[in-house]
Amino acid sequence: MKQPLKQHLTQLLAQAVGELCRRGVLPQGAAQSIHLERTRDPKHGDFASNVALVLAQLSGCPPREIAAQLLAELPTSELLAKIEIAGPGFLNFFVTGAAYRALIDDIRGAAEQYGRSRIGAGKKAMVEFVSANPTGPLHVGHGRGAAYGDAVARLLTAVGYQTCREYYVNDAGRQMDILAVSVWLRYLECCASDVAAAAFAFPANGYQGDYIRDLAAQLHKKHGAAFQVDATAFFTPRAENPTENLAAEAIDDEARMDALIARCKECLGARAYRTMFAYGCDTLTKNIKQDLEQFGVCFDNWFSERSLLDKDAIARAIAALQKKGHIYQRDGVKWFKARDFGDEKDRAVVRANGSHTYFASDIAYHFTKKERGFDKIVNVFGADHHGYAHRIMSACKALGYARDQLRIVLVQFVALYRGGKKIAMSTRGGEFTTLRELREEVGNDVARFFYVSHKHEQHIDFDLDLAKAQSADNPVYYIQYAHARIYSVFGKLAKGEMPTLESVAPQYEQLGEPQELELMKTLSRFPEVVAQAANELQPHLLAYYLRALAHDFHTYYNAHPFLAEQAELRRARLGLIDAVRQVLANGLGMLGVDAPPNM
RNA sequence: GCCCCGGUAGCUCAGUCGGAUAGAGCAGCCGCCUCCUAAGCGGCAGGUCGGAGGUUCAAAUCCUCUCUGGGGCGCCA
Repeated sequence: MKQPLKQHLTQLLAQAVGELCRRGVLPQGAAQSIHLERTRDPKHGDFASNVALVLAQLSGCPPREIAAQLLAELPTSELLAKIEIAGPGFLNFFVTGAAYRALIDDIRGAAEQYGRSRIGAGKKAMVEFVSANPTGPLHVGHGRGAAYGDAVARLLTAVGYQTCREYYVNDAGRQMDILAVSVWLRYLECCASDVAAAAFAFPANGYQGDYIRDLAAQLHKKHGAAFQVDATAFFTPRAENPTENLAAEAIDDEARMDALIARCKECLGARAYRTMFAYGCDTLTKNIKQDLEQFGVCFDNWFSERSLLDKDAIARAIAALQKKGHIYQRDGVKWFKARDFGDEKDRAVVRANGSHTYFASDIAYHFTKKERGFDKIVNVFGADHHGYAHRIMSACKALGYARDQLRIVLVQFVALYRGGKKIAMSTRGGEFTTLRELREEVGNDVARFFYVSHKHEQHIDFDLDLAKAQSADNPVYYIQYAHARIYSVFGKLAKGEMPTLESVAPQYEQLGEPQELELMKTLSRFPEVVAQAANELQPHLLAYYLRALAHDFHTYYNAHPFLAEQAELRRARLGLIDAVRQVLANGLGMLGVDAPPNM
């Protein structure tokens, strides 16, 4: 039985429906209504289909009558003990114990391949995630995106896709200029030019975090006074341009920041500014990379926004849109006809002064994604980017993406609580909890499992005190414990006088206890869960599944001894729990969580 | 003002393109280690699925309205 149970039964049902269609009992297209699902109540068998109820409406026949005709047409299968018509017209399928028992050796034979499939075989997928601006350390919100995106990538790999993890580095644009200026101002403080500090308060909309001071200190240590300027002259407004009054409180904060950036470039010269800019950007990018690697998240590609210019991608992307007639000019500005693709308004791509907008970079970026030949593209965005999702989607439609080629997933916020109080999160304000701190407090596995066990569209509240206090009760330990317990049993076996499992092939006929059947049933669901989680980009389904599997195992553990006196029974039980061990390991692996042999 | 996501047990959350009696963990109560790891197991209790209409054989699930919490709306990034 190499084919998953559910798939097999669905095919049988499809044959029966097809036959009734041919005979004209059912309308054409009835096959679309075939659904088979796992039952909740064992009285209803293992699988149930409501197909007769749905077809009753289409054909005008009473549902139980349709069910009876389908039953008559269903091909026999040695995997089925019986099929019943129940309630208003459900078809209930009862799977034989033998079918489940055969699964054990299938799993043990397939080993780490069990649960994987070839749904995406021969296709390339890209998951773009995190993509935080390199303007500071990653915080707990980014951690969620990282854990989620990585799990999605692992799931897509599991169902056969050749998967690429990509991080889009926003290393161009105003935010990075603000970073550069922030570093530079702190650097001036390091130069002990007390005048600078005295003459000028650090701007409120600059990056406030202590890490900026660290960066500045390193920069000073490395380059000495290379970037020093006469602070008094720098901050003194020049008569010919009063808006340059950098210290004035009268002008708007953002305007002041722009002036500050301009003056900084001017005073340092393009080359020195570039060096300093790159220093901040590169260092922070490196830190982010390191953080993610320590979290177990490794990207295949770090895609630089600036590289779009080198590749001439922006010009090419705009030209491509222009050629298709999706660009028009008004007031000297080039607009993309986003409204033609479902957005609420048209969007500017090139300003009157010739500079391109941020959106133009994004179009170009998605132009390259298409160019690179990905069949399935997943963008994982923070919920705060939801306004952008429409725009990107409309641009991709215009660029000729196939329907459903791009999936944009919005991951909701993580609200952090400590001592019952919400912790504010602001990178510029410098007040936030970093991913690193979280990892150090609760550990990678707890953090990853917590993140990934929530639906992405659910806001989550993370109480740090609670997480620490309850870390021993964390569900991830419950699952890992089941895995470790199995190792422990085999360890015991190796030390004892009983023959090891490998010496004789197990026969599973004796496995008939309720806990054993339940466990086998749960094991059989694994490939379905993986496929669904991958298709729907919902790793939390797998997290819940693993919890259920661990529970079935612990129940079994408490009910029956595995190292039974009777050799035949012992081998069978050990075979079963070996299959459980395999599935736990495979599943945890797909979530990026360790499966330790002992705890 | 418009758009997105939530509101399910005291708390944190699941709930299969509508399906049979709405589930789990934590917290609470009662039991279980001469036996493979008690980070475990069994049991009890806990619900007008935010509210009101509607669609139908069937609604936590779909539609409309409404209350409520979070987020977003630029030639910023």
